[in-house]
Amino acid sequence: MTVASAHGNSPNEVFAAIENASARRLLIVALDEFAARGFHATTTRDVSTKSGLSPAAMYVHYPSKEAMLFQIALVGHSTARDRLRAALAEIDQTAGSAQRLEVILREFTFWHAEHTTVARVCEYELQHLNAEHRAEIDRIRREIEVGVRDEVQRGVDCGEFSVPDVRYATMALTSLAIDIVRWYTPGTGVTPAELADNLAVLGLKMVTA
Amino acid sequence: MTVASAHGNSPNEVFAAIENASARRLLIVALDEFAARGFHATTTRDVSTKSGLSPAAMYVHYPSKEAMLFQIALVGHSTARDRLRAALAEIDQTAGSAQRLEVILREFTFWHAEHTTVARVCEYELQHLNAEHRAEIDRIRREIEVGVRDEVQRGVDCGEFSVPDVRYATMALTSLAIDIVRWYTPGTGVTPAELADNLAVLGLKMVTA
DNA sequence: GTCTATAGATGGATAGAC
DNA sequence: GTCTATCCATCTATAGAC
Repeated sequence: MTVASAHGNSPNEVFAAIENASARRLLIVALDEFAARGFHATTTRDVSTKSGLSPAAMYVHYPSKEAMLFQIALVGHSTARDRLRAALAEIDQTAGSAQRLEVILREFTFWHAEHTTVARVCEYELQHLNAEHRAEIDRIRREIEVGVRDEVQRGVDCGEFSVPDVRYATMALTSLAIDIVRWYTPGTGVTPAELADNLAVLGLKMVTA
Repeated sequence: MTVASAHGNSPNEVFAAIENASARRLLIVALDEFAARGFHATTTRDVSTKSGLSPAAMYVHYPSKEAMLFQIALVGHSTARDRLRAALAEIDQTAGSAQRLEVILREFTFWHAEHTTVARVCEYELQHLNAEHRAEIDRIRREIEVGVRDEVQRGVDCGEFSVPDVRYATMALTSLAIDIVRWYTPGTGVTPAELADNLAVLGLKMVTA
């Protein structure tokens, strides 16, 4: 199963678990606005009216604007983490470090391109969460980061990889995927699969002994 | 001359050309707030009072909040571009592609770490500029990107480098430096020089044949 | 060039009817 | 669960004195 065929099409898929139609529509509109304009520049009025509802309707489904951001961040991060885990679980257990890291890089890059708006909010808008919500998201982020770092370390230990410093190398590898959300616009020629192919090759070469 | 010794210390140095003390102080406070909270979450009242002035005083020096952002972005981008050019001009003209690209990577990475707040605003807050200002900044950004891409292309042409695609490789190289501003906090152990060393090595390895 | 005072607009959130 | 109406805080920017 290739990465490209494993996933459906963006936010509707990511937020499919939200059963109430209005709640889901509100969240998807909020997501688009947060990604395009930023959390603070987005008004609750805008989110509500673009969802076909009155300004007050939002508060039936979410207690505040920040709560919507948290919901987006929580689903986004959880989904990304789960997919990384699933991808690793699917590989032949005798696979070498290079093969395992390539799967991680490909999956992580593809996610950031395919789900650009979710990923953009997850990478850039976390500062607007309150302290508790921020801490909860940070826990998931650490899980992801540790997962990547462990693979790099394993590769270094067995001699497949060679880097000046495992921590900086891990940072560099994740940067390749994360920075996509700063410039990438879907539907303008570049496909997520193309990006994943290119960046996985480059990232792997960066750490290979 | 090493990169580290070539530069003084952050925003005061970058905005040294602004002679009026209040105007300079306002801009530096605005920079810190924009970098920490984002453009929209920053209030003009906050910028003024943290500069030791009344809310109205700002408008004597800048016509609007957006004008401050533009000033920061213009000085930031111009300075970064000029330093890249100066660094390249300083190298031995017989230097190979690897050596030239290493200087670019080192300089670009060091800039993003040493001047994190300026760089963060330059990378993340441009969406809040008006159309004309945005276009002016984008022109400078293209100059920088083309400069990096040309070096990668030259290295590929002469056989020193080998990449699946020059455009994606250029993106990846710049991402290494740019993504620093998302997580880097000065004074917490990691030095800009250390970062520049590590990322220049990793970036070079990524494209070397 | 700096101040106090305030205009004028907007936005997050709530009240209460249906 | 959705609406209309509105409160109240906040924010950008301006007016006018010193």
